[in-house]
Amino acid sequence: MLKVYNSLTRRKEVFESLIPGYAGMYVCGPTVSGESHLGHARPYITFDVVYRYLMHLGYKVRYVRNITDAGHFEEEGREAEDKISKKAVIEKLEPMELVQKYTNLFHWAFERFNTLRPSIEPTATGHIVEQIEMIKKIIEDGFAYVVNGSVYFDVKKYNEVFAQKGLPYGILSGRVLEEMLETTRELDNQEEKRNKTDFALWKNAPPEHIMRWPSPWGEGFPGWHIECSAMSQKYLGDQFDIHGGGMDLQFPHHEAEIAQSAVCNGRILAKYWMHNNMITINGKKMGKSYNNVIKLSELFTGNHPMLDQAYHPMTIKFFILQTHYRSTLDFSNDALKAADKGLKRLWEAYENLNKLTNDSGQMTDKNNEKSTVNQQPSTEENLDVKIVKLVNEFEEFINDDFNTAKVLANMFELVPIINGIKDKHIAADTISTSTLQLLQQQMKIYVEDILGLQSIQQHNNTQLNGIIELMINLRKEARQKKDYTLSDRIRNELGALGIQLKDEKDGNISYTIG
RNA sequence: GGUCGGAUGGCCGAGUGGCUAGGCAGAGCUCUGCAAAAGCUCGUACAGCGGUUCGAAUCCGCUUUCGACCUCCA
Repeated sequence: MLKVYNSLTRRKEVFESLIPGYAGMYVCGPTVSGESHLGHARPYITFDVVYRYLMHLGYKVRYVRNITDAGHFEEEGREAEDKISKKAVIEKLEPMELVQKYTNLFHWAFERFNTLRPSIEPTATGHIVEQIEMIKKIIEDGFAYVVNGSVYFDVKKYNEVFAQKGLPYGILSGRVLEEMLETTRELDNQEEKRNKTDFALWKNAPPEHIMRWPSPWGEGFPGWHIECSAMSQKYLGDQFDIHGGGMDLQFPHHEAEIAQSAVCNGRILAKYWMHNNMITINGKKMGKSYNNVIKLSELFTGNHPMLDQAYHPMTIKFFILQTHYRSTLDFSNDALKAADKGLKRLWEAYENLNKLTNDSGQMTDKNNEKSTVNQQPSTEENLDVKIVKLVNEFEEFINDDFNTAKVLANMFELVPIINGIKDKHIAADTISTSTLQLLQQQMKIYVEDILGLQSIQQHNNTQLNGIIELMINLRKEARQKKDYTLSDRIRNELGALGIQLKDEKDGNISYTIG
């Protein structure tokens, strides 16, 4: 039974989809006015696991994640310019050219993370009509007003009406409107608003704005929150199951979405609200405003002053999955290096486990092997029971609000067992065939299908692999002749190239690249 | 200032009223021609001060401290 922490109720709740068998999920996607950084990796990896797990549970899932390609106006106005058009001028690019570039980079990065593409990836600019229609409806119902070609949402009026319907403004973030109205903080460019809590649905475009669309209120562009209301409504309906995004979006973005959609649909747009926590760096949130971001491409190449080395996308993904999504996660080189080593060890054990499948004769053939030789005295009477317990807990843990950290911890507890069987520290007949099958089957499901992990190595170069095999054979021959000078030279020089040879117990030699 | 959330061993991080989280690093050992890898063993941590309790890192209060949101932000 899947339980998710619902930000709306601040409790873990049993997940029950609105329509049995189907699940709708909307996740706030990237603003493609710049390159994605490490902080962005968190929500898309987190919700990728949610998506994968819902599918694993048999739901037919529609996963919608928008691309924000229209510049969101800085409502409070100090830098009152459309972000995207501003950057385009600097870089002398067409706005849509810029948008395309960063969209491509986004897709490139998240393919390397092995995240699945959403079912629909709608763009804000592709849904101007829907947004205008929604704004019209909100005006008609009396919850928005027009000033100088701009449209503002009347938060105070909304709250008066909808608080009685159980949807007060602040329902998600726990804010009390009266308190917010009392705040004496003064900001510029607010004179058009009736109250400082009001937010823009549509902004009149000054002449220098490149991105602009005609509307009933003049030429302009949509406000920051309306696209998500419009697009989620279009593709997921008046109400859907999960709305996800970073914690920093809870207020005001999600709060505004709720209000807009409530006016149009009469109810809260999503049943479960899931928010991932932030990635921090030196204890501070990684974010644009702090000027402390590390871009994903910089992480992949190691090309950043704060990085000791390059980190593989899978390492970063593993790093993220080792922490519960609602906890902050602090970036450091040491932490990423630890993740890198841990992942490699886990993956090697996983491959060892899969090999146990291939020559399963070894496992079933209990009688002809003297399994007493090398083994440790088995303090673990029922290794079988232990394995079954660890494996069965995968489901228990992922069901507990997607606790990938605990799933991985259990996998690490299985690693010594798997390696022990492979190296024959543990007799093969200590565990039953059915347990081995369960282990193999569930590991595959969780490692690959649900967590979406992949090998960190590229095995695709057959020429290189052929050459290495050749060197391995030469080394084997040298060792047989006890020509250790030559055998060590082969191993050392390959090692210097990043190809590590390991002499296995059975006389074979395995290797890892990188 | 308001609202909310943290403070866990050298580092990263789970977590629960009593039972070893896990990873990385470190120490010792086994295996090995030597390495590496692997396996075994080990560090007994929960910010501080009170309180509740037979028992609290886990519940309550206070203190210290860090952070998030209130402005674009994943």
